[in-house]
Amino acid sequence: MEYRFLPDLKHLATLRAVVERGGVSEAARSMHIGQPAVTKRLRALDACYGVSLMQREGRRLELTTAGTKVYNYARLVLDHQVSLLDDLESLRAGKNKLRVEVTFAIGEHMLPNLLLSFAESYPAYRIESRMGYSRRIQRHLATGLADLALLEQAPDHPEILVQKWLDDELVLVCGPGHMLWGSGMIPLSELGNLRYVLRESQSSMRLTLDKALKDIGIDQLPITMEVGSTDTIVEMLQRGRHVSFLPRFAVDDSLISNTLYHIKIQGLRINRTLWIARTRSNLNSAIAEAFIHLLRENSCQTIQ
Amino acid sequence: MEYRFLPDLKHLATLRAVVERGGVSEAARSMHIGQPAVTKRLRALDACYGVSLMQREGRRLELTTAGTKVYNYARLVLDHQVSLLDDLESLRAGKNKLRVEVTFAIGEHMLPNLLLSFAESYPAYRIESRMGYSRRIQRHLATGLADLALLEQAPDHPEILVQKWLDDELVLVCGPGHMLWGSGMIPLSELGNLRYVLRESQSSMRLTLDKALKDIGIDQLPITMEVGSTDTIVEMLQRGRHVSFLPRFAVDDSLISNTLYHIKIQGLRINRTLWIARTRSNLNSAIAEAFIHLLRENSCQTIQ
DNA sequence: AACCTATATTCCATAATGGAATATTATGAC
DNA sequence: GTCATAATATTCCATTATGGAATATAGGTT
Repeated sequence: MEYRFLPDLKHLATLRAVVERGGVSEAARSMHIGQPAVTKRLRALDACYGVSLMQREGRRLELTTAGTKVYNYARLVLDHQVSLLDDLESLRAGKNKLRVEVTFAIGEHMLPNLLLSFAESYPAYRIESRMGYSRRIQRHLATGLADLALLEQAPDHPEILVQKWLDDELVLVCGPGHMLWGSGMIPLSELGNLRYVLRESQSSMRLTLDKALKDIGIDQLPITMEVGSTDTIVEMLQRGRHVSFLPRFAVDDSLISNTLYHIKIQGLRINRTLWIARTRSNLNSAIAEAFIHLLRENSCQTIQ
Repeated sequence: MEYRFLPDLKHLATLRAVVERGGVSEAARSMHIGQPAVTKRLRALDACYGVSLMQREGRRLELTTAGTKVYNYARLVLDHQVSLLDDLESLRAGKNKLRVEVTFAIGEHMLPNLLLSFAESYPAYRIESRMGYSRRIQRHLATGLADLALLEQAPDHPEILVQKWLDDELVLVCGPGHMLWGSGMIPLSELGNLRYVLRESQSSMRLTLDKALKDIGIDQLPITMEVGSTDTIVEMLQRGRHVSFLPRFAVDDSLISNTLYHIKIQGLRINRTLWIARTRSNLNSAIAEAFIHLLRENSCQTIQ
């Protein structure tokens, strides 16, 4: 438990101010201290780390390579201090919240149970949830408007980090009134002869489906309707004569209760993964960790 | 640029010591200061954050909820301080290294070019690379024996964070002496009639292949040989009469130079994603960020 | 060279810190 | 309940650290 020469946070804050304000005098002014104090703090940091952190370039000071590393550390420490104060304030005010964004299908079928479980286990925390299309959710994550997301596709954005949550599958289903109810495995060639109700083309589900179909040479299914809710599609199937590809998690209840039938296709199986996504700023959030813990614990119950 | 009441790092270190040593007197002893100084530092932290961080439970002190948050912050700050000192020491000693572990196929076909590019762009940095099976690599990441990994499957480990790197595909290929050289699309039923040389069953590639085949009802291909190197398999195909499933990135050169032929299969296309993986401790590593930046920049050149 | 801008250093008053000594609180044994 | 022990809290004072007015040094422009 020995830390050699711990820096003073005021000194790190001063380094940051000099860098970001552009000079010693400007930093002094903005921090309401004198210029000599600024210089001394910088020199004290140099001594603390045993290396020069800034060097004179003309009249101005510029970061050395070592100085850049210490500056990055300073930012980390000071930004987290601000976050910590926010956290403590939320705790004091009795609110500790997490802004969660999920795709529509996840929002309809899985989020309610998750939120109920979470509220039971962590009554002090609060979740603000929202549904949206994947691309928009990614943007919100990257711009700090959301803290954590549940996605049906792995985001490809340098600022978003993901963990695998669940395996899932897109399955072809129909209702009791359809001629394929109770049928055996159908050939791929039969796919073009069915009437489809599908989610909108910009939904994650459709993106995955369209790609899987294209991979096996099918460019376009005969789509009767595009509907924005998997629940609505399920009801339409149960009453009509259409088929649809839907996420397994969205139809499991109906399959179990025999209100929908899973039509198996020879030569086609569309698997995918569901993801937990967030940005670096939420890696130290206790409430995010608690929610993720619950997500992982509830994996079996949610999909059985 | 206002930070209200910045804590003293010595005070945070003291809080950590009290928590981890189990008491005020033990912390004092391990830090080589007196007990009153420990108490005072804790009281100073309380004042700094305006909330009680520890409370007396019997003879002992225990963290409050607010105290837990500050303790987590203390760990973050102090651990990063230690990392920073290591970083600065490496910089001083002229070494700044990154331990990278990759799967065998990636190691054979992509790593050399990546390492060369990296060495050119960042001569001050050094990469220590190693090849292994996915599971072992994950273990090394999680235990701190590796800093960053390139994987053919998304790891499912709570401590490992991933970013998507590249899309890839497993393709069926043969050499000039095979009867299927130059053929059109073959049906799935033909797959059982070929003689295969494949990677070992524990390789990521095989795991992906075996799963994809199982999904379409094929439990077992007639495998003549299992070989531990994709380069070796490529050479055997070019001289013999076997076929193999191989990653696209491993056979692209041979396809372009017409020394291998891509046999297309009706109803089967095996896509997958390649991943960059690391743990939290490497999220602030400049060299890791530099390497990832290069990985992302080299995406097109590597797979064309 | 003269002048202006920007950082560095010196000297001194003030503020902050650590510890010896003492006080307070909590627990366990009898 | 009493007493002894363990653990933390507080007081007083000597020592150390910090900030700023004043001054010195360095760099750039005219």
